[in-house]
This record gives sequence, structure tokens and C-alpha cells, in this order.
Amino acid sequence: MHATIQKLLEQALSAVAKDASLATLASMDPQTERTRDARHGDFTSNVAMRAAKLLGQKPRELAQRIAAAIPEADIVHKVDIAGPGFINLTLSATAYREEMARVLSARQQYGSSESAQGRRVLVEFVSANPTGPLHVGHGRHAAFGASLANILRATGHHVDTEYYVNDAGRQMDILALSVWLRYLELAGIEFEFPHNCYQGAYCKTIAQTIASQSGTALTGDPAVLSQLIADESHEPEAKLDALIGCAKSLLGPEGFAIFFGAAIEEILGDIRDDLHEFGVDYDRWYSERSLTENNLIDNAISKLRASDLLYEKDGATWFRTTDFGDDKDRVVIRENGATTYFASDIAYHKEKCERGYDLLINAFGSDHHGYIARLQAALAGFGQPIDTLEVRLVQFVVLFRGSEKVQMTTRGGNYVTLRDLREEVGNDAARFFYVSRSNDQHLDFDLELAKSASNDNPVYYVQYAHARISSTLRKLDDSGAKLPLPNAAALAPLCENEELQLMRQISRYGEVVQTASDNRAPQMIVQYLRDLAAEFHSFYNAQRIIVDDPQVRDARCLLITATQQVLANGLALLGVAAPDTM
RNA sequence: GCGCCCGUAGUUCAGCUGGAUAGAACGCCGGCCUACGAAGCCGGAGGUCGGGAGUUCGAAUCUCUCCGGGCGCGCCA
Repeated sequence: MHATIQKLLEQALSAVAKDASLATLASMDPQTERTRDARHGDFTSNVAMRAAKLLGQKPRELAQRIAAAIPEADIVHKVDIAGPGFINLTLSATAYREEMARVLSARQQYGSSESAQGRRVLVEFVSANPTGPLHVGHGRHAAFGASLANILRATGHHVDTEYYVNDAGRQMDILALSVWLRYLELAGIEFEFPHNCYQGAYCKTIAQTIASQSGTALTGDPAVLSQLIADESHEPEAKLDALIGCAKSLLGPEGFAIFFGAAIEEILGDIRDDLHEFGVDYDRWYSERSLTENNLIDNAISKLRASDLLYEKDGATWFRTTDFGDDKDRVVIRENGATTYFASDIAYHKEKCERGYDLLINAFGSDHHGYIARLQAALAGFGQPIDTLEVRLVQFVVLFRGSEKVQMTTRGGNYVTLRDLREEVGNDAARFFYVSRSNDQHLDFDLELAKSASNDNPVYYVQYAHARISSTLRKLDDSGAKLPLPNAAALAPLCENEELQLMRQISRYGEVVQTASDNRAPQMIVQYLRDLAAEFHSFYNAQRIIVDDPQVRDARCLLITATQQVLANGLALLGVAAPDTM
């Protein structure tokens, strides 16, 4: 619909541009857009005002000339010049009725397009370290990433989703250590559990499982351990590293691997289940360890070295990321010979590109924003355009219980999990609520409010509209009447103001999906669905649907069927159910 | 100190690449069920879009500056 209007304006501009003094108009974009106020018609163009200055003309006169040149079309009811020089177009009721017919024949496809022409995109999101259950902050990432992937698909992108599993590194060693220490407690060994180990109850559960499967003999010499824990001469983090070393030497590589493996298997499995229940499934879970196993980190570093982008300083190897806009160079190989986390990420993102994606979108926590420049530098170092990687920052979720802010520390194990949240407020409310705000805004999530006043949650407002339509259509079905084919004749009776308003709203859907996709903005879908539901409820209260006149009844039933379809399509993008009863 | 994000109604937030009288929800006030689902609808009150300057025919939107808040600035991950 928007495209048709745009084309009409372009034709008008070309026609007016035949006058040599106005030739520039031929190359101008009319920039037609929806009006914000129905009194200004349906679409508007500001081209006359933009051109007026360039051409030294009066905007309203120019607008007149352009308006007069707009070709005759059935879908345009009238053209007005308003304000300083807007060209306003009001569409005919026929145009909207035709659009309803399109909704009803396209069904689930309505609103989707091929505008991105199969552009290959990889969306990476959540990627939380598997050191414990997902918390409410991760839930926001999951809801955002999954919805964004759906929206991108709806505009013709070929999208894959991926979770990067940080299954290597110190945090994982600390986790394995934490499990082992819980295991030792089970074996009856007494000591004070370090405060900077993972405190969560899940460590005990995993220890329990290992004990029941492998017995309680994997202790090494407890005296060494007790001595180390009691030793107060080291600062806590150094002591933690000493404990990890101690565990590895007491247990041997195989013994330590039992705890490491059990911990990651259990926790990653839990994360996978949790996300699946939340309606978030990935095309791929990418293991950080596999980078090492496949030698990808060394390969990446060699390639950078070959391009003369590395240098040695203070015993470490540095990557000249400042060549590509970063504010300081970054270490890739430490003085002790170990590669950094950044080195893994370089290899990972290089590999992503090699898999043939045109665009990489990463959803990061806002605390990682300092990481963007160096990652883009890494890709640039391999000759990729810097905008191959697009990072979307997701701001923190601040959790409240009533007016009390809930403090959360991962290692302390004191936090509300995504699972807790889902059980309390439900998947639908959680998914909808999470993406109702722009990702770069903080989200205050009050659990008490979400529980006690769930009726106030906008998701119910939208779902209610859908259920109400289902109910009305059941009523029609009970009466034995059948929906007619959505042709022009069947839709012809739709002419009441509320009907036109509703059709107008429905016909915006495809444009909203496109804009949401362009802006990576799922909240625009939320906003739209609320507007559509509101328009439907207004119509519902103003006009009776199942009336005696079969022509009017059928037309209205087609209209609400179209409404229902668009509500369902939009909710599907957000991963929220469209219920027939509530 | 430097960098990124943010500041819109009492509260929580929308505002699509600069458009016309800045919107919604919750809360508040007043109406609407002998009609398809009142989890709904209709009406009302409520604003110096943090302050100031600039660009523009036009600024919540772009630029600068100041104020206030969040986050980051490791050979951690």
C-alpha cells in the first residue's frame, strides 16, 4: 500500500520535472509516510517543502503543481494541500477493502516481505557463561534476540541464531572447583566454603549426582586443601587460583574433568531447557573450546601476524586495534603464553564471517559496550567492512520486589532466575514485557506488580482482543452461517468510521514490520499490537458484528477475521500465544 | 578524566531516518452491560519533551554546552 502511494508521487514528480526549471524534482524521494493524525488523511509527503528552497519556489504552490500531477488511481480518494505545504492523500474505502482481501488470502504470510532478498544474518544473543542458571537479565536478551530474529526473517533475511558457549577459561574452573568443594562436604570433609566460589544450590546438586555415580573417593589429600583454605596470607582471588591448581593436581586432569564436565553438562542442559520452554531455540550452540580443538585461535593469530598487525611488548603479544578505530591496542597472547578471551572472540567472529554471513548482529549487555570497537577492529583486520558486525546493547533489568530493589550477585547465588520469573508471571507476559521497551532503555521489573496486577499487563489487552474475536466467530459458526469469500462484493458494506479506522490500522502492519526490522526494534511491534487491539475494541463497542443483515454481518466477520490474523502474526513475531479463549 | 547509553504527564514508558495541536498504559474524576466476552468502551483533568544556545520553513528528534543518572575504560571472562 505504501509502495503504491510512493510510486504515484514519484510519477507526479517526474511529470512536474518536465518543466526544465523544476528538473531536480525527478530525482527526489517523495518520502511519503503515514500521517499521525487521521485528519491529515492517510499518507503525506513533505517533498514540496524540501524542494521549495532548492528551487526558489513557494512551497504551497509547488505542492499544488505536484498534487495536480498525481495520476488518477482508484485507491486515492482525495489529495489536499495543507499547512506549510504538505501533500496529503486520503485513500478510498475500496483501497482498504482490497487490503483486507490481501490479509485473508496471505494469512500467516501477511506483513512479511522479501525486501532483504535473502541477506544472510547471524544473530548471536544471551551467550551467558554456563556457570549457573539464567537470571532475569538474560531473559531480556533471550526475548529480544528471538523476536529480532523473527522480525528479520519476516522481511526476507535468511537468519541463523547462535549461542556462544564460554566453556573454557577461569570462570569455568571456578565453577568446577565449587562443585568439587561441595562434593568434599558430602564426603564429610570440613572446611569453610570460600565466599568467592559459586554459592548457588545447583553446585550441591551436581556434587550429589557425581557422588552417587562415582562414589565419594575423589578427594585427594584433604589436609593439603584444608591448609590452603585456612591460609590467610593470600588475597582471595589469588587463593582461588591456588585452589584450582590444588584441585587439578590432587585429582589429576581426568579427575578434574569429571567435575568440570558434569558441571557444564548439567548447567548448559538446564539453560537449554529453560530457553526452549521460553520459546527460544537456537540454530547452533557454538563451543569456545571447539575453537582451540580446531586450532582456530592459532590460525587467526597467524593471519593477523602475517598482515603485520601484531607486535610484542612487555612479554605479551598485542593486536594493533587502534589502526581500526579502537582507543588502545589489545593483548591477544599474555606474558604467560595463554591466549586472551579477546583472542577467542577474534577467532570466533572470523569463523562466523567465513561461514558466509553478510551481517553479524550481536546482542550484548550494555556493560560490554567497550568491547565493540575491538571486535569491529578484529573483523577489519581480516579485511571485512567494519559494519559487518552490528552490536545491539541490551540495558540491564533492574528487579524490584515492591519498592525494594533485589540485589543480585552471580557467584553469591542470590538471584531471581528466568525460570522463577516465568513461573510467576508466565511466558507470554514475560516475553511481551521484556520487549515492550527499547533495548537501550533500562527496564524496571517489579515482581510484585507483575504478579499481583497481571491484569494490567498489556499482553492481556492484546490477547483479549484475539480471544474476543475467536469467541465472536464461534458464535457465527454456531448459527450455521459460513464466512463468504473475501471478494470486493462481500467487503463492500464496510464503510462505518470505526470500520475504516480498523482497516487503516490493519493495513499499516507490513510497514511496521519493515520499520521494526530496519531499526532492530521489536518494541515497535508491541506498540503496534496495542494500537491495533485498541482500534478493534473501539470498533467492537461501537458496532454490533452479528447483525440480522447477512451482507453487513458477513463483511464485519471478514473484517474481524483479518484483525485476528494480524494480531496472531504480530504476536507470533514476539513468541507470544494468540489464545482463542482466556 | 575519557568513551557509550539515557533524561518526555503523578508513575512506567512510546514517539518510525526532522513535520502539522507530543501519544499510550497505570493511577485520578465522570459516564456505558434486558445486545456477539466489561480482562472492554466513551469523555475529562494532567507537559517549559532536564536547562540553555545553534542549524532549519519546521526540532522531543540533528549540533554544541551545562546539569542529573547508568555503564565501561585489565596480560578477567
